[in-house]
Amino acid sequence: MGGKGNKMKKENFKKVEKIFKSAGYRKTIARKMVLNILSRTKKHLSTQEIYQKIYKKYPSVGMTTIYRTLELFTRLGIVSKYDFGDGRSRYELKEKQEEKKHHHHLICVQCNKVIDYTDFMDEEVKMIEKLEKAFSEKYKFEIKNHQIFFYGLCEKCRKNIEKKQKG
Amino acid sequence: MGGKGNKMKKENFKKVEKIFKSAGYRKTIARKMVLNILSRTKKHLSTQEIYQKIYKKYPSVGMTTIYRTLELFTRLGIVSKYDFGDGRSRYELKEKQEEKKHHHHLICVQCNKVIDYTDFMDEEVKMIEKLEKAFSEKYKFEIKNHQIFFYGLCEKCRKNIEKKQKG
DNA sequence: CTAACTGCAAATTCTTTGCATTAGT
DNA sequence: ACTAATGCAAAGAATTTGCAGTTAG
Repeated sequence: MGGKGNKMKKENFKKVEKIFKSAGYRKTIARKMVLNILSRTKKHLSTQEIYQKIYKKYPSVGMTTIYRTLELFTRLGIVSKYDFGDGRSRYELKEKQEEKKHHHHLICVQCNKVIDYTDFMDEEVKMIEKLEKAFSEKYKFEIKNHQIFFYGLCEKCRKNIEKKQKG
Repeated sequence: MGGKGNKMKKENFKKVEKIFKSAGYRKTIARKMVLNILSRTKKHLSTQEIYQKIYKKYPSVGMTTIYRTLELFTRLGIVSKYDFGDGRSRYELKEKQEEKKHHHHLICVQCNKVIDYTDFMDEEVKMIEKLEKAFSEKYKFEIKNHQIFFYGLCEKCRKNIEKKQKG
């Protein structure tokens, strides 16, 4: 309850409430919980992970509801859906994604660990902006968002492999 | 049979044969077909798509074999496995990926169309190289490969949406 | 009240696995 | 011949759907 200093902004909670009210969506426990959980983490959570966190407090909430809630939130633009290639979707509050602005990941091809990289260099930002402009002109493509994935070996896995090769 | 000018290089076919021989893998119809199909396309093919193409010539080759072949090729570093978030894996010859060097995609969030972008700017290459170096130092992460995904709306979908909003 | 929401179980879709049979080398 | 490779059917895992019961507004 203490807050890690990265909860969702109040104004954004209000925005969500507004969307809900105007479209006739109801504020339910499951939806509030999903919102809260996503708002308290920096990670990209899978449906399972969200389910398990909710289960601790409200064991009656089912997997299906989580799926449906996340689908709704994605459709309403409240969360972003990701696929890191490990067979399950992951979700993050769009607000956080936008705060980061640049959304980059280091993905270990061995253990699937994802390092979320949020620092960025000025140069890089400018570069990306330039690219986006060039793309939208060349391909008539309206860019909303981007992600950069770096695939490789994390320290642990690299060392493991080195060990094996020597042994 | 005329060739679209982008078949796999002969030297690389030989490389594959070498890998096969030295490790005791057998050269089978399914494997040859998968290699050929991937070598003749610029696209990232799904297991289904590859299966269907093979089916025309060799209807006896089953889905399972395609999966196993692609798994083997991925393990041997002959193909790269992708996940664009549409629920199925896609594959591309690593050779092609490396030729492109920078592997970028424009993905339409509406219709899932993927535009594969191969041109690139010098500046961008330098930027990415710089980033990779910074990452590997900061996160002790050995980077093998990267992808940039731009998410947005393709021309068609953008126009559709505009139409709907007016109507 | 009453329509939105939910849980459950069944259905779908992609992918993997066990096992008897087939086929490269 | 020897064993890798395959096809089939069944198993698994993530996600979706149909439907009757529940609940927020």
